[in-house]
Amino acid sequence: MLQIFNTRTRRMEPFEPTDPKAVGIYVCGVTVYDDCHLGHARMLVVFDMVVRYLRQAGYGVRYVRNLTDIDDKIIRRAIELGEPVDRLTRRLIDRFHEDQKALGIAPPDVEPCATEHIEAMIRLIERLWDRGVAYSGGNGDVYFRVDRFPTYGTLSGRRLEELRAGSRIGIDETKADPLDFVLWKAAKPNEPAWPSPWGKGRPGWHIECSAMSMTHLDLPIDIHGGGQDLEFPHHENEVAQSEAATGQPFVRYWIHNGFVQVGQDKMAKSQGNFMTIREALTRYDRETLRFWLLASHYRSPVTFSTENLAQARFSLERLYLALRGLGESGSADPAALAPWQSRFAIAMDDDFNTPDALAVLFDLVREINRVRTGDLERARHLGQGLRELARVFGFLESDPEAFLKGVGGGVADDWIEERMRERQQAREAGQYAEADRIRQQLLDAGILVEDGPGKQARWRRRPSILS
RNA sequence: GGCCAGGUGGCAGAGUGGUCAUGCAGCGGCCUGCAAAGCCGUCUACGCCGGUUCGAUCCCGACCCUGGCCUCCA
Repeated sequence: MLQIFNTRTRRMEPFEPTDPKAVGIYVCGVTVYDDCHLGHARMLVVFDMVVRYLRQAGYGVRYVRNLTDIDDKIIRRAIELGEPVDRLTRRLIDRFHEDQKALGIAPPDVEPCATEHIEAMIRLIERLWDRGVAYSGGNGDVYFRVDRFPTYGTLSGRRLEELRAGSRIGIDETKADPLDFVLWKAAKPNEPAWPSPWGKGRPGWHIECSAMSMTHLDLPIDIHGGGQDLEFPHHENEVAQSEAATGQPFVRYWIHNGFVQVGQDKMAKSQGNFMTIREALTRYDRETLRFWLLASHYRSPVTFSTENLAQARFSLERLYLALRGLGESGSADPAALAPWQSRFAIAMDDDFNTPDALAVLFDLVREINRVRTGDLERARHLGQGLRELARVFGFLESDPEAFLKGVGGGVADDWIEERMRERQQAREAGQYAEADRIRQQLLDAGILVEDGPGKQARWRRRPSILS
């Protein structure tokens, strides 16, 4: 039985979707004003894992993840670049899709854009207006009246008085309450704008997710997710708007992933300590990145450092080394795999405990290595089982030999093969000093030589990512 | 200042009221022409102070420290 830590209750709860054959999951995607960085990658990988696991566990899943393609930062960026907003966003969405693919993220079932749901947002705001929870500020903006929603603050565990006590919210003359938030922004000159009952303008940030999630999923939505930084105010406001407008519960399980940190700090655009996904992919293969991100529990912080990425790579190599030589053919023998399958499921059912599930994979590796000399068939079956279990994480999808040899980087394969032949000849002639010299020569070039049983010798690249 | 999360061995990172996490690194052994890989064994832990308990890293309380949110943010 899957247990999920629900942010709203801050407790573990058994996952009981409204309809197991149609689990709705909505995740707040990215705002396309620049290339995505590793913080976004974590959100993508974590929810990719969640969706894969739900599906593997037998649920039918409808995965919706939005794109925010209109907001202040986008407009600012467009002005900076002297590029029309729609061209900028289209370009960045394309790049985002490239990143997604490069990371091996399965695309969501629906990927709604804010600008294609303006009508739904306006209708939602109208309902709020009719219920007296929306009002017009003097400047043409429309606000949500926070004190008309009694349970405001429940999701993030805050109370209005506490929030008001904080002095960081600027006083805005046009708002009835400093905590009221924008539903509709009046257009300024030269900004993208849509007609509405309150004049030309554009939606506030929070309303778009309410409108898009309700358009594509039934209420209450089973799972709504996003980064921890969206907990407040974004998700809090989504709840307020949605429930005030519909009178129904909005979301049953809230899931928030932790941050990517650099040293002690959160990786963030504004901090300037970020690395884009595409830059990371020039330095690390995608499975290493995924391993790194999934080696910590999704709610814990994960630190970006060359050491941690190197560890991820080495750990992954151990998995691939076990798979090497087992071949691709054959399917897993369910009976043989059962003990590990079972432990794996227990770990994943415990709020997607990926580190614990990974430990099961490594225990399985030990078993494969133990039996492979005596019972190759069993090793094959277990190897196939290892691949199947790892599918939830999106790794072990490469050919082991190809993964271990690595791509490019340093010396060319032809040169290596030539050295290997020379060394082989030396070995066969009993010239071990020469063979060792060549081995060292290769090692200096970052190539590790491994003599197998008989004459077979193999090589692989030691990743230089420690440096 | 308010609210939330967390402090585990050399590093990363799970977990549990009283035998093992797991990976990398280290050490010993087996294997190997030598290595590598692998297998077997093994060392380094649970921020601090009290309390509950036969027994606490795990429960309770205080304290110290770190991070996050409270403004755009995955």
